Amino acid sequence: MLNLLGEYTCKVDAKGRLSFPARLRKQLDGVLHHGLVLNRDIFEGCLVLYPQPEWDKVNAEMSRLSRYNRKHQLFQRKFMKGATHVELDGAARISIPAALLAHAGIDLSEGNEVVVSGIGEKIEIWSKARYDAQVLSDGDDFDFGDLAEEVRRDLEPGNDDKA
Amino acid sequence: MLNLLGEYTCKVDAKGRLSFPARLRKQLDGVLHHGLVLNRDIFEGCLVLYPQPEWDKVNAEMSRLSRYNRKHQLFQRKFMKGATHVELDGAARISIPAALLAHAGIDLSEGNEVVVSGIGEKIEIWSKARYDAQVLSDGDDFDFGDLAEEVRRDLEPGNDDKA
DNA sequence: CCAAATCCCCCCACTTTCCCCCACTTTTCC
DNA sequence: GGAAAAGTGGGGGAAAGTGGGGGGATTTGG
Repeated sequence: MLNLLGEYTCKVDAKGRLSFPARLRKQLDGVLHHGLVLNRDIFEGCLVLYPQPEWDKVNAEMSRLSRYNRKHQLFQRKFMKGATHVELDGAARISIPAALLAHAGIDLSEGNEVVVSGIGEKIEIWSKARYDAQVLSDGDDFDFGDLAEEVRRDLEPGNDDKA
Repeated sequence: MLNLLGEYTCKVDAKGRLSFPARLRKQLDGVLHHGLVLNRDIFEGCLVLYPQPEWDKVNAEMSRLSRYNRKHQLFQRKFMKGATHVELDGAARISIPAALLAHAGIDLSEGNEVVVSGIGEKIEIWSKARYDAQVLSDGDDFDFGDLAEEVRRDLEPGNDDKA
């Protein structure tokens, strides 16, 4: 079971290349040669990086959608849009397509600081500004206890449908 | 079952390294070689250190969360943010990433006194200033008796949800 | 169809950070 | 009181991060 950990700040250079933190690379030792898949996050303005085997699972779930259900097709189209296979170059960097950079609010003309964060079986990529604002600082109306309580209810025995 | 005990004050050196109290190390004898996981505390401005096996349990629960549920993703992100695998160096120290030091209010330029406290199956790390202010001294409106009473109700038989 | 320009990828070199090792001080236990 | 272990601090070297340049392939326009 993949258990990616760690929060790293790095820079995206003027060509849209992101050097992949060495610690994360080591955690991906066995699967990295299969490459990675970079995609937009569904809910937030950040990017998600799946090891290829993990993406295969996502893909398998997608294939359960109905070809004849409009909403299913719409969802699939929205979800897959922009998903890109990426690999590390000789200096252990991935290059991020301009459209995905835009989605994450990463502007190449500026400081371009980026947070790369291992979350279990995937990796999230945030612009530093957004990460600080949305992830690190809890908004006034945010209560982790409440959130935990809601999630716990979903996970109660007999309620373990993963969708 | 792990049952860590003890409160120790130590220093963080100028490089962000915390030497791990020998007493605690002995209590972790069997599991230490698996490493540790260091994370921000959810509720307080301190850090939490889990033995790797303990973290694995947390991770197993996380893997039951749904990729397509916004609250699940939010919960996972808020909880995992900054979690990092750490190991002891040759001198039995862990090095704490700068971002986590900041969260705990530990400033490397000063005295850097830190409280390391074993709490059952995890270890908390506080800056000494905060520990004195928040843990040792009960605020004016704080009544430990009331708190105990509330917690007791949660622990009553048939009420054994851990969240 | 050929030529020219642009984009992309790969390689190279420099800078910086981090990790490991070593040496010294302090404390604890015998 | 002495020895051994724990705690503290610093320095050097290897590896990771960063940035720029060149060459090949593809595409576009003449």
